[in-house]
Amino acid sequence: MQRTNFGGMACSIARTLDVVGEPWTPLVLRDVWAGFTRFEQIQADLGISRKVLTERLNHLVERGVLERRPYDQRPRYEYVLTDKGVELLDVLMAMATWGDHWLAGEAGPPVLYRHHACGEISKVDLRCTHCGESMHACDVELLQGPGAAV
Amino acid sequence: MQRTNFGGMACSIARTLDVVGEPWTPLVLRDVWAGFTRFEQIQADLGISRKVLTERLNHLVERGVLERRPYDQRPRYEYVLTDKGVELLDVLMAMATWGDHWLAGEAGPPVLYRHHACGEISKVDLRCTHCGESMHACDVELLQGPGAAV
DNA sequence: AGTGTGAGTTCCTTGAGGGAACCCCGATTG
DNA sequence: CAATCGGGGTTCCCTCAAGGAACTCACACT
Repeated sequence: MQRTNFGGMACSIARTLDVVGEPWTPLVLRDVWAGFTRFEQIQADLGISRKVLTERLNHLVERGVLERRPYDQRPRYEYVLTDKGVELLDVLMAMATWGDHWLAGEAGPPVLYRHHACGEISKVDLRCTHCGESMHACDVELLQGPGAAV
Repeated sequence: MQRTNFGGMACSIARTLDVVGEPWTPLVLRDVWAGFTRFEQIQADLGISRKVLTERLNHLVERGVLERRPYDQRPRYEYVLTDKGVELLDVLMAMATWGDHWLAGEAGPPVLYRHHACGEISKVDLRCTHCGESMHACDVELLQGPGAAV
């Protein structure tokens, strides 16, 4: 086995990596999010090898993150996010937030996010679904869950 | 060039991938978070090749995500998260949340998170730092930022 | 018939990941 | 003092995935 398969680990992070952990995959999702939904658009935008792009798109469709949908009489397709895929964008937003904070440098962030609800240019923060307070890695204790390996 | 370098793209997601996008890297961070801070511990826990683990740890130290710190008179070291590294865990928490939701199956999530502030087993949600309302990918509009490429 | 375009396939080369063996250094043991 | 041990890596070889360019196919338009 060349690349280790993470899907079998009893760890939701490893399993998520099994779906979106390969090189390029998060950027493909970003492109779909940003409106580049067709093969040629994504390939041109990213400069990714066509072979690899084919593999990544197929993998994401198989895993239910994207849906391949015809948009013409001719054999033309576009890729759209499923509900599962839309939720994955939370991960991308967290990545973008971290990159904006630590890697943007002098120039500032390349992309801004306007929140529809309040209309402001804003950022995301992680909060507890229970009490609504800030909830980051230092604010939690890790416990064995029901799906833990013995 | 074998693996395309994402660091030069005007995209915070791509830049973040340049730091933690290589295979195994998120799992290494997860291990450090979970208390596996030494080379042998991480290697045994993940089953990662020693060569690759060396490369990943060095890369994370170079990028300021981890700090290599001696813990003995003998040449023994442990890896600890910097502030920059701790903030990266937000991304892992988002990944874990998604994996718990979509990939855990019958068995349920392998790990539970107890929030110190409220004491409850909980999950994270993304919220707007401005107005505090829910803020996911569908709730935002993407705009060019100051660091956007022309 | 000839051209164009989107969406892939095919083929070759290179280099990264896997795996196992090996090495170095300081501490402990006989 | 020599031998052993254990943490923390290096070195080496092999395989397979990423890069890149060329090629294919199906349909529409001229």
